[in-house]
Amino acid sequence: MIQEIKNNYKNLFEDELLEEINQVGTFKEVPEGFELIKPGSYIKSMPLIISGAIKILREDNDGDELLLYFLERGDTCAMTLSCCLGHHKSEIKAIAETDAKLIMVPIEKMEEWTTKYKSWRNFVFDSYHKRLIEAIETIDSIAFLKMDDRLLKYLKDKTKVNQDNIINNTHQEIAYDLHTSRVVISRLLKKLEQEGNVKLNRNNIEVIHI
Amino acid sequence: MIQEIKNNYKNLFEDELLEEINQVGTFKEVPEGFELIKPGSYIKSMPLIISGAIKILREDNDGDELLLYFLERGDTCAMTLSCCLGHHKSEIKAIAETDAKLIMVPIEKMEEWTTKYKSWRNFVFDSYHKRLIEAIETIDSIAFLKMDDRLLKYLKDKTKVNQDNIINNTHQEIAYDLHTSRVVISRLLKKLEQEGNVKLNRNNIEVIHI
DNA sequence: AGTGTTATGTAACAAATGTTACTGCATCCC
DNA sequence: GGGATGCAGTAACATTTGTTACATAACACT
Repeated sequence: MIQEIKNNYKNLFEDELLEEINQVGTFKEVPEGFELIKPGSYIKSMPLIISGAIKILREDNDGDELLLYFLERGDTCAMTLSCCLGHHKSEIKAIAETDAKLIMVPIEKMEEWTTKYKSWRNFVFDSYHKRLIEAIETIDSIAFLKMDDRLLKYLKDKTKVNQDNIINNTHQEIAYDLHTSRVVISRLLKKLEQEGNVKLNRNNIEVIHI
Repeated sequence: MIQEIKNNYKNLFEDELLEEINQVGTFKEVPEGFELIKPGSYIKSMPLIISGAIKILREDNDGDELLLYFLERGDTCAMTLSCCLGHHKSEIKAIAETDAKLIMVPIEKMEEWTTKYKSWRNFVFDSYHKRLIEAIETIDSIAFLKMDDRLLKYLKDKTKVNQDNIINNTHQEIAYDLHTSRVVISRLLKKLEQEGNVKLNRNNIEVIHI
């Protein structure tokens, strides 16, 4: 495992911390679609992402969903962090967007490292900063953009985290992420196709201008 | 100043830290409507709120606004924190919602205290956590609620931070905060009045069921 | 090939929100 | 008093988004 950690985190963490992570962390490989965190559950370990992407969703009381943001290599889940440190319940849902490799670190180590390693503190602060910015960008999208631009932004974000400008999702799946209806997505996708932004096929969408 | 600090932060910070804050911090009193942070500006000190309330807004490129959340006594601005620690530009705008008293702490001390005081670290982590939760609650409102419920929630939040169920704002001001138009707010307020939730007067709105 | 299932396309309509325009009413200032 | 100004009420209409219903196309399985 140590090599995986070093490849991805050696410029972030000092050797001693890398060694500790190697000793207490457990390597985990999850397939696309795997549910990593359920809303309302307590969390016993936090993930460091080695490869792949995780999507973080918000769910309301009626079970309606909304995509908050994606996590990628070198990221960690700020909500998990704050849940661990503050001993709160999870407020979000996490699903593997692609096959992913993670290192799970037990929460007991978190506070200890916060005191012990400056690089860990900075990593944690930086994660919070990034997630706050991303949450605010999500607010920007919902508040200031119309659905067609939100959709285009969503498609572009997807091509980025999947490193593939073919998106293998149904219109219904996209509708869930954007919290709207399938018909609306079909309608707008057709418009985007006519404008030359995407090419539509069954079960997949090709994004033209990335 | 030391007394003001102690009154508001003594259960959070150890005496030694309180003493440091007293030495390096500057006391600041601002009137309602005062602009504390402009978007795009660099920040040289962070505020600890002693009394009053601050509203945090997001502004898009066209100058359109949206209320993110309020800060109250014992709070600090997480965006300021992360701007200071990460040396980024401000992503938000901060306006005094009421007359407010603050202690401004120079940013150089922030990192130092992060290493030195456990209580400061916890305060910073906790601030991030709260703000992330509030940003996500704002997302909930925009994504899952219709404008009438958003408006009612807004009015209730306002009565809470102002500790007064009379709201002294014009419909236009409310429209800016919720990023909609004055006519929409007037229409919905009238509906809320008919439903018995508010009582409308000139320049002020009385919230009935808090 | 035949059948059932799923994904997509589309029309027609409903509801929510945004826009424009105009009115009346306080308040302020002279 | 009389005019200017800012705020609120409301109608009429446009646009965006949501909903229902149905048709067609692709695919999966036998």
